[in-house]
Amino acid sequence: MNALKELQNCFQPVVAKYTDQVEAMLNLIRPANDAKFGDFQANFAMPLGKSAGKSPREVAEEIVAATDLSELCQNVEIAGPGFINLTLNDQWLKSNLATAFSDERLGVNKVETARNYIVDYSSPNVAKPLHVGHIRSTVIGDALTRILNFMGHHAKSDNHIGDWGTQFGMIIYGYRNFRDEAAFEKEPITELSRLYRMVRLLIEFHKSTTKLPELKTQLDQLQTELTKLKQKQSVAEEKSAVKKIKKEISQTNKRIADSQDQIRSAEATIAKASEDGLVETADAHQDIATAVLLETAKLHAGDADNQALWEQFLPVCKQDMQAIYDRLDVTFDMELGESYYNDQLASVVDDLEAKGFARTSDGAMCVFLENFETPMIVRKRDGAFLYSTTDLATIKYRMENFDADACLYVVDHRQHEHFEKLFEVASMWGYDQAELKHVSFGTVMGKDGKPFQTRSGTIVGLAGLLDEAEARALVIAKEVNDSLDEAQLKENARVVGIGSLKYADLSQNRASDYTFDYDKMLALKGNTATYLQYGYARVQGIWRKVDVDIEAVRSKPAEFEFETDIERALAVQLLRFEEALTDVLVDYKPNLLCNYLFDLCQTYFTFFSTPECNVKNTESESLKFSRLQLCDLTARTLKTGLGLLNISVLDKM
RNA sequence: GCCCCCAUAGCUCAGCUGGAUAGAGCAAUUGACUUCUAAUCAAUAGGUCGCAGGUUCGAAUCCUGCUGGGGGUACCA
Repeated sequence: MNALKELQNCFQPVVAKYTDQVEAMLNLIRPANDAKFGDFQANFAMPLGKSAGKSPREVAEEIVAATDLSELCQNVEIAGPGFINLTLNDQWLKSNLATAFSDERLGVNKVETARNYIVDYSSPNVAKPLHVGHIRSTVIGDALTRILNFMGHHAKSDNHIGDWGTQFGMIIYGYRNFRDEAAFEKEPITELSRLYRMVRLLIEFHKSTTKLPELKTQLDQLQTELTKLKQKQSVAEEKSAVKKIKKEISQTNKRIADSQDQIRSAEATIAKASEDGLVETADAHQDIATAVLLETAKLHAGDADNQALWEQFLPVCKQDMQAIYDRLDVTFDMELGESYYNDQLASVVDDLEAKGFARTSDGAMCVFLENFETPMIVRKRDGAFLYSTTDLATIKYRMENFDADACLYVVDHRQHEHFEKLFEVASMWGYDQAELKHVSFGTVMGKDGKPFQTRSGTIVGLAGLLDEAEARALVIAKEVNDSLDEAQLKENARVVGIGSLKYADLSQNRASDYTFDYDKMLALKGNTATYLQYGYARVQGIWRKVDVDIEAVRSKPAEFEFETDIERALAVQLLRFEEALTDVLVDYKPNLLCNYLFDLCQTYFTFFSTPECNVKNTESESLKFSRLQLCDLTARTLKTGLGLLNISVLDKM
């Protein structure tokens, strides 16, 4: 059910008489931005008036007169400069509500033309610990896949994991040199991640010790430069010169701050190494960075020993990741990591070269693109392949094996340029039929306004975050509820905690950068998953109190009555579910579904807390029945909507 | 240097394919639990939509310039 679509259909033939840009005009029918204007407003009379050389009000009147809206609308008004305000017919609302009520899909139609989608999300590097940034990709990709499938598309999720990179060189090196056999036997995950962190720290330590003097000299130079600039500023007279110097000073100040940051971070690394008692180890492993690269290269070249270790370690590392996915209840249709494409990379490069797209430059195999300064490198000077090579192989694989109409890459927006290049090369290469889309999302920032990942020091681990979410929810669950036993409280806390975490990511426009705030992410009031879950639970409370069998109500033919405006408002909102889902897929923005559900729930709570609408106290049997149906349809819409976001509901909270 | 993104209430953010008086949540203030669950509701207060121009009947939204912040920029992913 989609009232908007039906309105568009009604207006279509009439509007077509005025313009050939019918589509654009019909898009000017929108939900009314104020309830006093009705349910929808059509804004096309103003532009049409202009092109027809008539007054917009005149055009509006002509169009309204020529359009048969009698079934759909009970009130059509022309207001202001030529807005057409539309109020849906109550009978029409009631009959569509009845259809939605008796439908498992709540009246949501499937799309007319289904497409094959591959949704590429999460994509962590195994062995590196997951961090908060990974939740964002995971949760958005998961929701989009669910929504696509619900709307009738064929979407498959693929976790393109980084299982072939330098981190394995690190682990292999660590395993060979520093392993604690007993610890590995007992808890391989913990030991491998210790080895990873240790090798990484050692490499960083060496880098820091060599770079630190350079950095300090650089800082000195910058400070001298700053002093000079300040002197220049004090004697400068001409306006433009003063402005220029001012700008230079601000840039120098920025560079100084950058430089100081780097020094601090280098010093922190050195301090951490000595704290961990690793300074002597570092001395004994001077060439660890090159050694790690060597181990990686050997692995890629098919060295039997390293291959065997990789095969031994990979499942262990994946298990660590899997634990997080299990808690988030996220699954993938495919998990084809980088290693899966390893043996196809050489042929990708050969093919690009043979077709004349790629050529050698500076020793590396490159594809030069018209709109980009730098080429896309598909093979390094040392012969190794890159991320881009794997991505190209992946596109080829997906097109050939899944007949994909669209691939969505749910990845951090800092990789924007990489994807622009990738898509262009893919199109050049012959894969130009499918929509390749970078569903980018903003960086996770720390409270200091700097990107979260680059911050040295404490990175909030994902497991810890999930624990904290559940712990906070448990505290509140215990305060609020005394009728549930310990096990139920814990289960509630789990559902509420994980839900709030997911919703925090989903409810925000994905394009915006994201300031990580523990309290905000784990908030349990306001526009949160908890609010929606609570709305659902309160409907269930009604069923327990009114002593009416839910199945009996559901099996009777639905009949609705609108005794108050608020019931009608709730009805209109309920019938907008399909619109919301359609909107999500226009630009793959799950926050639009969150907005919808929040609005719906708010409308429901208003209904719920209006004494005249109290279901239990409703005397008229038919009105009570109607209200019970409204409650049930609200609950089912919330449950379905949250389900599409992969957030569960609870009967009691 | 070049390219991309962002700037909206004290805070965190919606709204951006141009539409009527710019919205939520948090925080603040007030009121509502003998009531279908107060993880809620009702209300008050809070704004030069970074600045300056332009296009338009109409601009937070589109264009130009400026300021401020972030990101990317040849062999990391």
